[in-house]
Amino acid sequence: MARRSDHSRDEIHEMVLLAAERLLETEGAGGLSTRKVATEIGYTVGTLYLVFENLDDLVQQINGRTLDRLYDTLIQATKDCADPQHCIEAMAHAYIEFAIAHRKRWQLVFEHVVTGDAPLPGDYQSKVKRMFDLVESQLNALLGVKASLQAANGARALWCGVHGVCSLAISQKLEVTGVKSVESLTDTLVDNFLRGLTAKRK
Amino acid sequence: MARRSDHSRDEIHEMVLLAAERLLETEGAGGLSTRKVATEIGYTVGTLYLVFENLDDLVQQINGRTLDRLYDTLIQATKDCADPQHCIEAMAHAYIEFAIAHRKRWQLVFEHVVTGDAPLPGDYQSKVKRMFDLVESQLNALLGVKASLQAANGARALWCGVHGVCSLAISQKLEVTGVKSVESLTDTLVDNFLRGLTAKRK
DNA sequence: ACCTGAACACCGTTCAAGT
DNA sequence: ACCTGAACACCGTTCAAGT
Repeated sequence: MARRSDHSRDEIHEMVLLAAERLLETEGAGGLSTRKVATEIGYTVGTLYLVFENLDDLVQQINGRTLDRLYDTLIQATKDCADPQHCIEAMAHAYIEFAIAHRKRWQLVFEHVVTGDAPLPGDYQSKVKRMFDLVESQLNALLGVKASLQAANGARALWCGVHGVCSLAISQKLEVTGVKSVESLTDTLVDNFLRGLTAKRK
Repeated sequence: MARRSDHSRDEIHEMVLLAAERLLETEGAGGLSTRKVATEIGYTVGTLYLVFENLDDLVQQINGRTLDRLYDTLIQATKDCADPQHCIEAMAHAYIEFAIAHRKRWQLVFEHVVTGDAPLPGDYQSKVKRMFDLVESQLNALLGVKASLQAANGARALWCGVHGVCSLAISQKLEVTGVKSVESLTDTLVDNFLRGLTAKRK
């Protein structure tokens, strides 16, 4: 059945990504394999290697898409809020909601082990940076223009914190510690941090 | 070569754990396999299943040991500090130092996917809780006895935050965002959070 | 040129059989 | 009783061979 040319290279590329994402959603990261994906799209394993470098490359591209979706979600969250403080709270909640709704996709992004030799691709890096910039611009609005350096560091520290809440909530290591709700925990972190940050300026 | 009885069950148990930890340290989580561990200790794969339920069980026990070490490190960090604020800062730095020094071990604890059917074993849960309690008692000292509920939530929120800094630092997704140093980032998070928390009480 | 499918070197897990 | 080792059902990756 060689030389089929039923699909273009780009079509196969997209078919693989869609099938892989479906597999990820249903079976989790452990169930994601080149052989299953190949079967799912009706091609042989070898074909995947014409379109992707290897499984790592495929995972990286799925993660790129996940970061795009996450970014869109955060943008949406800032649309319905008045002041910077509420915008940041809304983004934090949106971040955690997204992670819970797309648990396995989100886990794949952050569980993915970076192999020492090859750094993350450039567009992947910019996708991460873009997210931090979103928080930074809100902090800038909150603190005023003169404190831009503080906003830059603050945005990173705060967003790392939100990520930590999210990370422990998803890994189910939080329930044990008697947390009432992830939402209130997030608010505790964000509100106290912001109060501390604004108090500093006086 | 059957029926050797060179080692007791407990001895084999410990040999497996040590060999697995060595493999983890050198090759990372990906290089950890039952077959390699078996070869390393001079037994066949089947023998591992006399002592461990499966690979997941083995990983869980390694993680339990890692949490023990982490706890000891945090306890040590509180020995050389005067007031609660400095104790918390010291613990946060110790947490991150530990994660960087034992990168692969630490990653295995938090990347390990919890399979939905079986919850974490009880002693594993208590190991996690113990850590949060350590932070909580410092916050209690800082806030006074009347604010114990605030301390409980605050400890969880703050430690999730520290965990987030650690998590993103280890996964090398932070360097991209222009953070000067992980230490100063941690201080930014902890100091602003604590300032916000104490300001609230006035 | 496009795709196959067999091969290679790995996995986790089980369990009849050997001593 | 203790341990083996072969078997089963999986992996990722490569590449000569077929159309």
